[in-house]
Amino acid sequence: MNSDSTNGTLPPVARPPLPTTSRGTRTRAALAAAARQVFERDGFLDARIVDIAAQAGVATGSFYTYFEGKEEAFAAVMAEVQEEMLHPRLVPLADHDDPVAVIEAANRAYLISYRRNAKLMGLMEEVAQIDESFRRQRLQRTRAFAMRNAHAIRRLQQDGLADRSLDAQLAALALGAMVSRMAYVRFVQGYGSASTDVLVQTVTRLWANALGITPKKKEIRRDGLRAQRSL
Amino acid sequence: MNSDSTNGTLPPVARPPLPTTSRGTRTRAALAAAARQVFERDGFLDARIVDIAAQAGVATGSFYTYFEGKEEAFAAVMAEVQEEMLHPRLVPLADHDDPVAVIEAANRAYLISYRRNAKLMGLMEEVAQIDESFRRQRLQRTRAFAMRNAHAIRRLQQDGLADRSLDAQLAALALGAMVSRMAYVRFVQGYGSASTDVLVQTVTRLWANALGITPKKKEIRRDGLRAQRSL
Amino acid sequence: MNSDSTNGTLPPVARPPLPTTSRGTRTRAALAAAARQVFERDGFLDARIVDIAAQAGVATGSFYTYFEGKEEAFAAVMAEVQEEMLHPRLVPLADHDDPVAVIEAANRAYLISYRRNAKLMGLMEEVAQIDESFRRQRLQRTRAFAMRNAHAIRRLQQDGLADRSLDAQLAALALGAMVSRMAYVRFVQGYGSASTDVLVQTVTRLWANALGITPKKKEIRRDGLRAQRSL
Amino acid sequence: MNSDSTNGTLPPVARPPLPTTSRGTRTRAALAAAARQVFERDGFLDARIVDIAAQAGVATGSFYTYFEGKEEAFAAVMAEVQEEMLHPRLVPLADHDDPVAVIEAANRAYLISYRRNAKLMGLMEEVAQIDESFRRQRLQRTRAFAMRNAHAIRRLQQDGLADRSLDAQLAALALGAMVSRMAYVRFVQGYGSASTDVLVQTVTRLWANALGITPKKKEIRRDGLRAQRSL
DNA sequence: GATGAATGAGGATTCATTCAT
DNA sequence: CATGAATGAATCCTCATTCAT
Repeated sequence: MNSDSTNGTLPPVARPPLPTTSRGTRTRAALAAAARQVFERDGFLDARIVDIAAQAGVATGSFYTYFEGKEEAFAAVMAEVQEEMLHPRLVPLADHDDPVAVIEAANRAYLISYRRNAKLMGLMEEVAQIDESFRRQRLQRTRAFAMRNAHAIRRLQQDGLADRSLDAQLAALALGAMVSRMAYVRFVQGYGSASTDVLVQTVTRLWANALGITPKKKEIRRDGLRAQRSL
Repeated sequence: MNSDSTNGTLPPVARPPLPTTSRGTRTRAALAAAARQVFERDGFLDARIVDIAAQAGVATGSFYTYFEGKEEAFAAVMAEVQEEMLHPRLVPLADHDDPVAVIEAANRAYLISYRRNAKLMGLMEEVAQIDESFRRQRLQRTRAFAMRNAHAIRRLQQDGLADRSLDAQLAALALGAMVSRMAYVRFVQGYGSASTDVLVQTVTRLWANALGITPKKKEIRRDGLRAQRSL
Repeated sequence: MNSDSTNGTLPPVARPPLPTTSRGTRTRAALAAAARQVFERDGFLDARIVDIAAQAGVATGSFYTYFEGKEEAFAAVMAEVQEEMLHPRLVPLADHDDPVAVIEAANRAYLISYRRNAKLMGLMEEVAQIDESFRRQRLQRTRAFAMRNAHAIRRLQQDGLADRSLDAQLAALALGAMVSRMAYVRFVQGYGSASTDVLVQTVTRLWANALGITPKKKEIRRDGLRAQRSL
Repeated sequence: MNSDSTNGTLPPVARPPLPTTSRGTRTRAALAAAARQVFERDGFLDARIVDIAAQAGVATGSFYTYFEGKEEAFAAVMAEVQEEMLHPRLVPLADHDDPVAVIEAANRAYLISYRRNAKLMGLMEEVAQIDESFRRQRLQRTRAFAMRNAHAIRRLQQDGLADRSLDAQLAALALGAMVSRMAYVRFVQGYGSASTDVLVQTVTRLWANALGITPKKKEIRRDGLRAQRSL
């Protein structure tokens, strides 16, 4: 339902074949974990292979037994994160008949995941600026999200529930951008102090309003959001 | 009316004092122009001082007569861009009585400026990922924009023209993020093929809808949203 | 018994950990030896890391595997020298009962060591002028020497063998300065043509006279001045 | 009577002809004064021509109107100092019949001058390590001093007033070294806290003792020095 | 598989000195 | 004489990647 920072297919991970022995598996896992720590601590550019290896308690050379290079290690780390973001721990079961509830559930899941992996989501932005392949990857993800959401929007429009004058594709893109950017500003940049709940409610309301969603059900939800001096 | 990529005060530019002689002024200008070209061509990280100097037709050392280093040169270039974005060539004169028209004018001005300086706006993102001081600067800009828009939104709410259940600050932040991120995705990443016009119309409609702006009441309001020197 | 150019603790040497493998040990040794040669040939300021590496037959970068920088390499070289000066090859066994003989033995040992390492002793002076940490180090050495000699002088005074009107600390400092500076002038600056023997005899006589040492009393004293592992 | 840090002929100063106009004279003086300040503040290596010029309130280029380069400016500054050290303000009139009094007067004059110009005397050491020509110059000064003192010592020996077994040249060199090095250690390195008086008395007594001077006059001066825990 | 030493390309920066105005 | 901008050589250091043990 939202945007551009974690979905899509990651590029070929782990060109060096996955380890066969159990020792190998352990070492690779140690390296991946170490990489995550070092990346989170130092950022992508400043992360050094030596440090990752040291952190993993193995020799520098061993790093290359499992990864082609820094990019690939990063890809591996991001693959984990993505896994997590694609399978939210709490699948919020929304009432499928209430579009707003669906939107809210999606936004909540997204923002919670984002917050949990904020460091790495920020890193993804950093890396995308630097590395062509990650840039492409992010673009694909953006596209995938946009298309999925565009589809949903189009359906709402056909059902007469959403503003028909909107370009579904663009609207999907824009609203996705809104949510993902808010997540970035709040959780990566640390801007403001709004709680995740308030964030979810605000973006959901904006999203619903923006699409001009007119609730099927007559009960008007006008109270989810309380005015706050948030952020 | 939108977001986070060009306002705010730039960091101390040109620590080496501005040149006094006309020759100096000329050289500095040549270096600044050269820097802009090289940055746009190579990006920030890959830009080399030698190249900038060569492009300006001066010796390497001369670069340091006018700039402390790459960062400062970049800041100088961005200051120019900012100047340009603060003074849009076409000041869209909007009907002050029509909030939507005002929003549209601001969005149009912003997107047009953004498109014109797309390369550098993208660079700003790159640099912000790398350089702490630029990051801070971007954050300040975000805040400034958000506050200005929040003010306008609050006024609309008071006048009963906008959804009162929205947190004005957060809404301002989110909508600004939406527009600036769209500009980034479209003009920097080159995503999609939407024309600027369609872009403007879409984000404006989304923005207006999101706030629940009810354009009706005939009573003339002169202040709901003021045309901003928006960038 | 003399002065200020080689004792005291050298600053933290070899921050990069000492190599574990034998290849590493070999390389480090080669670099240290090369550093010594280059320093002796070019002086500290003009010594270039590339030259040291080349001389050692390794790549430039390898230098940094073992040393933080030029200063540290120099410290390592000086540590060797110091080692050598602390363990004179010919331990001059002096008659402990004859204070003058003890002084002479110490002076001889010192001057011989100094002569053997003249180049580096001179370098130490050069570096002390340039590098704060080496300056501090030299000062500590001066202090250590002065205190040791002051102690010996005080004992002679108590035994009625030396001029009691002298401030032992100052006298120790001055006489040490005399010897070390003579060594510098003769062996580093190459002033004059006096043989080491003549030098030893002269400074010893001056030293003894200066303290007003009266060599007579037959009573055996075992401790007036102990032969020092003098440097 | 002492040593190696300020006498001798300085190398050709001010190759660019001395200024003729009064404006020129003023500028040159300003530059010389500025040079002294900057040298004292930053040391020789770290002193920058730009700074000297700025301090003098003139353009960089003007520096070269009066000096060939940094070395020459330094030489000019040192020439002033030398002037001062050669013509002590208080010429201590010593009883020429009392050798010890003569020695003491000379030492006092030297140490007082040294203390007053400590910064620059230290600089002279720094520069001598760096610049061949200053090194030669210092050597000449050492030689001149040594010869003068050797002459005096020889005379005392002939008069049966000093230890005849001493090599006059070497003794002169050594004692001079002792005094000048003490001055360096105390006033440049700031070692210890001995007053100039105590210093004078100690080195004088050491000097006299070292030469085995036997007072003509029967009155024994045994009290000039009081035992102190000095330095 | 693991080790860790060796490699070496590449760019920023300083500042004494010159010379056109 | 004064000005001050222009010059450009010259060295340090990092760190991803390889490969002999």
